[in-house]
Amino acid sequence: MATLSEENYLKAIFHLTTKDNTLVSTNSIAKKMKTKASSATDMIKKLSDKGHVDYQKYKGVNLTDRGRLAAISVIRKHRLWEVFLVKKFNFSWDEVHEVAEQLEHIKSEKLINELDAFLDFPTEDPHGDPIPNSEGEMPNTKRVLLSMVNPGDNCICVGVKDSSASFLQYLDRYKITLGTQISVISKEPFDESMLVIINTSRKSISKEVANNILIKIK
Amino acid sequence: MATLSEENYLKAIFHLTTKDNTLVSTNSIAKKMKTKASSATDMIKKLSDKGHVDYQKYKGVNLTDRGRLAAISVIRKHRLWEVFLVKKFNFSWDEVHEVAEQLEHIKSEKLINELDAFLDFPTEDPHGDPIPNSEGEMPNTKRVLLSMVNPGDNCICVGVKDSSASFLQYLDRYKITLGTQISVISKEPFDESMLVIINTSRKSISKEVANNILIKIK
DNA sequence: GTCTAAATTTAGACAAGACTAAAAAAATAT
DNA sequence: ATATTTTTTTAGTCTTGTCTAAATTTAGAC
Repeated sequence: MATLSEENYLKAIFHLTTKDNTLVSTNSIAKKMKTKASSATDMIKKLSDKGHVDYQKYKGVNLTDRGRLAAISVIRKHRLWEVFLVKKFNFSWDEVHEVAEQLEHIKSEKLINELDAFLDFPTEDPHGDPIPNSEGEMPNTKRVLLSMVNPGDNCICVGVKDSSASFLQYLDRYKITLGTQISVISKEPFDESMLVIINTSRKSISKEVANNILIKIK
Repeated sequence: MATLSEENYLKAIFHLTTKDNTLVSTNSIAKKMKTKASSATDMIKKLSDKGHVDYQKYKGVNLTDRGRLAAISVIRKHRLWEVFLVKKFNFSWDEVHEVAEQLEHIKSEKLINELDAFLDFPTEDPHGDPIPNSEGEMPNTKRVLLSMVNPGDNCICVGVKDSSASFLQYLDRYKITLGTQISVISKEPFDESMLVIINTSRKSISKEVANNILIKIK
């Protein structure tokens, strides 16, 4: 059984793992965990001893199957709790993260299965990120950035790339939330800003914003 | 802000405090926390430094107002989560405790207030223990042991004294739960067992059992 | 009242997880 | 190919919470 700290490291390593499976560096782990490289090395050794990562000195780490499973289990719990907080307890997008960081470490098979059922087996969290099922499999969703969309297309917001408080608050002010319809009218060639319709009102959206909103095209 | 371990000690001290406010001994704390007396002494010093307890060497401790507030806050969270698990997630009496022990340490004002509202501001947990309100005040309930009741009285089960798994499972088999009506027909002078009516069926209950069921007299 | 037993505290050690400073390896530049 | 910089690891220290063993205080027995 992994300690709280080990779980957080596993989660960090999972998030730092790219599709091409290159080794994750000690420094990148330290940065993500907001600790020093020496602390990361210490923990990497511990995780390696427990069979959660494959470790090559001076090269970096990769999750083992065991480690990946453990990481995904924590991520599943985190995202289910986020759905719960937003849907049942009226938490806003930018309030959920801190509490979910705590709840993700609660250990109870039954609790997480009941939670999953209580929420009708959601496949995405409030930020649009996929929720792994109880086998550890990610649902495949084909999401696209709003900035990729052509004028005339009709989209639904399904998530964000940047989930900083300032961005989420911006979205609140613009009344953009999960499920919001966004129709793209035109794209300005000069600055790549977009003219869109949100809830019947016409608005302009900068390239930076369009680059951080995930949508599905209808 | 108290650490997880400090919160558990504060809770233990609270439960060991009697109405007459005699000092709580180091040994009793160690026993409740399942640690050694020396460990308890260490923690008592820490709690004393932080102003959570008044400590007299070799005599024992008492919670300060600050410490009592902190303990009650943890107990409130524990009991609200227990109600949640039983009412919403189909946990049985004997399954809730372990999970609630973890959930009680989650830190979020908003979470606990939303939870309270979600459950319609309950005043008792599934074991019949009172739930302090957000000001830290216990609702006053005048509960009595079933063994104290006179033949002819009509009672409602409102809790248990012993909340071991084996006792709770016994109650499940006897179909005694929160709110169950129990009418006392007679009391056997020899072994203090009781003849009672539960759900229209006549049953005999031993002294030991009657000594662990909390009731209100109608 | 003194002597023994029980309870409590102190001293010193350990594991987990973090840190700083220094050493070693790898990557980069010339 | 060597010198410099960056990354990573090691060594040693710190804090939290625990432990054992020894010392001290309190309580009980006579």
